[in-house]
Amino acid sequence: MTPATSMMLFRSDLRITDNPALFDAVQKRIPLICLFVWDPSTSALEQPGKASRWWLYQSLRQFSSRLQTVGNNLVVKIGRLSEVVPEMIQHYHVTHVSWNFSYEPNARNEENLLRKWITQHGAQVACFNGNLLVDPQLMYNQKGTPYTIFTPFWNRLQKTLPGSFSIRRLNQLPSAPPPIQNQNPSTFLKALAAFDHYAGYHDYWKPGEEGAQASLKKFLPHHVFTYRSDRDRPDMNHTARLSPHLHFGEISPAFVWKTLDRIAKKTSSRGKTNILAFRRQLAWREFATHLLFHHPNLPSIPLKTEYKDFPWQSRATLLQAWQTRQTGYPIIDAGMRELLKTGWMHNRIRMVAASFLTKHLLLDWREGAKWFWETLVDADMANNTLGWQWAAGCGADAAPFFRIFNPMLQGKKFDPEGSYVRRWVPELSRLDQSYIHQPWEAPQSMLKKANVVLGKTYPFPIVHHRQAREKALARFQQFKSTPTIIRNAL
DNA sequence: TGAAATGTTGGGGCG
DNA sequence: ACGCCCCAACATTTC
Repeated sequence: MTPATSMMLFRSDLRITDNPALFDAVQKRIPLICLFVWDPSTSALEQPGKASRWWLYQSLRQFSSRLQTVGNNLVVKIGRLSEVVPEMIQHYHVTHVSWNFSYEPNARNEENLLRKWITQHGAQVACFNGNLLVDPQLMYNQKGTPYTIFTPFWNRLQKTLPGSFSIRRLNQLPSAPPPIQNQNPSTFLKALAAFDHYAGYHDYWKPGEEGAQASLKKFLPHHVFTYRSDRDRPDMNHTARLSPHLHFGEISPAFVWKTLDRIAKKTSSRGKTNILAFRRQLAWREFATHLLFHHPNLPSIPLKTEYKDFPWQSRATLLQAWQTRQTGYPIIDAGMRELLKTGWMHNRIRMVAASFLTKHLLLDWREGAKWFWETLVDADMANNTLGWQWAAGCGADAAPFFRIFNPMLQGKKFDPEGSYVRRWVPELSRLDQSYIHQPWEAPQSMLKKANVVLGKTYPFPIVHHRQAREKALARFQQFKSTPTIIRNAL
């Protein structure tokens, strides 16, 4: 009879350090199968976009060789989790399965089905929270309901978190059962090679656990101490750039938090304030995931349900202009260009671009979310949904609808010299900084000197800022003053 | 994790 | 010396 085997099911936790489920699986001290399942049948909404599939493929390759250095092999299978895993369990006589919870709705359903199957078939299951600072089921407000406002959530989180997490490291894993040991790992990965559509991301990213640690190390010694103000500056490169690493679980938020503890001990109060500002961002990620956990429909239905009937426009040409960086507003086009080229966009510009899509263009926030989902290497259902609903004014703790970003002012404030625009919209690179965020207002002579021909080398604005703003406000007013009953009858 | 409109204040120029 | 206006700077309100 085959000897008993344990299984570690990797989900969004492609790391060895501080991986509670893996630590648990290793404790069994029996042969260990490390499995990753790619489920192409998952609902369209949860199917990763192009950019994140690129990342996933790279990350799995890295992880595969990393597992080999600690004495195991990564097995990659394609199919439904609740079908593939039972087959493996029976085939290899698996007696114990561990994984870290997912929080996306479809992934959760699959995990629940699987868990039921395993217990029914007499094997053990152990699930852990490995991807959040606090399990969503352990954080409720005084009324006993989930938080929907960030600030109280944040206050509570700071009080709840223990001063230190215990970070578990592993140097050696039990080996895989012989039939797996003897297979070439690349045969497992070959199935995923279709995702390897190189798009130039390699210049900007190093997927995998090692890359994640490197990003953190680069950020911590200095940029964290100016984070509070610099984080809003797209022209600087002072953010941590951890988002894709965190999304795929190449580094755990607990590890980051704990590392910050160490640094915070030896710094001034100003340093501590900056560290707190960074932690606050981790808390937004946490908040988003908790919300999605409690509201699985969130990607399609706004948290402020009254907005579900808001009359968004459907204008393909406007959407396309936004997607292809042809809005005529340099700060937005720069952001959209950064997104296409690197698979990432600075958060401040994400907000400006999202505000522009939902308010200036009056397009459905779900259209914007869909595009980000496809093009971001850090595309994360919870974060993406929260961000877009926030911008559209229909989400948790959202900006009120009438809060409309002025692209010129945002540019002036956060890209004062225009170097971000110059970097990503080279057509404008020779334009004086006084007009770089509003080229249509520049005198002819200056445009000529900068080699800019509006409407030719760079588009005119697709909408007039003031008019678009007023139109959005009017539409919102009208929406608010029309009773639901009448809206439904229309 | 706004912006614009509107209101208030205070200093300086100037008759 | 005084009142008046201008306007920048700041505060408040409104969308």
